Amino acid sequence: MNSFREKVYHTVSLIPRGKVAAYGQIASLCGNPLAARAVGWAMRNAPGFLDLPCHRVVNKNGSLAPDYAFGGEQIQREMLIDEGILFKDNGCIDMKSCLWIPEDFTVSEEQGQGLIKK
DNA sequence: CCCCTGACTAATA
DNA sequence: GTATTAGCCAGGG
Repeated sequence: MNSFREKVYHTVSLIPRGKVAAYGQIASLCGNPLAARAVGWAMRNAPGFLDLPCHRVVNKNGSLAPDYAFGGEQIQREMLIDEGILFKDNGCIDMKSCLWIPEDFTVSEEQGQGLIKK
């Protein structure tokens, strides 16, 4: 089954530790840049055995998913901090430094940071 | 086939 | 900064 959600799961599984991706970004990588909601749907219906780092998938504005997603934004925030994600004082993610860049992510890994861009 | 829901996003006020 | 509207896609009834 090569449905949209298969791609979503695969893409999400590629998110490196210390980085975060937006729903719309995942959708774009799957070929449907306007399917951000479908991505959220896929996450909600994601089988547990896939072990997807869905806590690394956040809203584009830097906010975290609703409470019912991970049992509380507080939980998700701690998980992300534990993985090296930087947060602002207001509790929002520092997208500027932690946003995953698929096209440069391999290079970024070599550099150790994700601020390198072409 | 039609209608509804949803872990989204962008634009607007 | 927040609230609201509208558009988008994939399932389920």
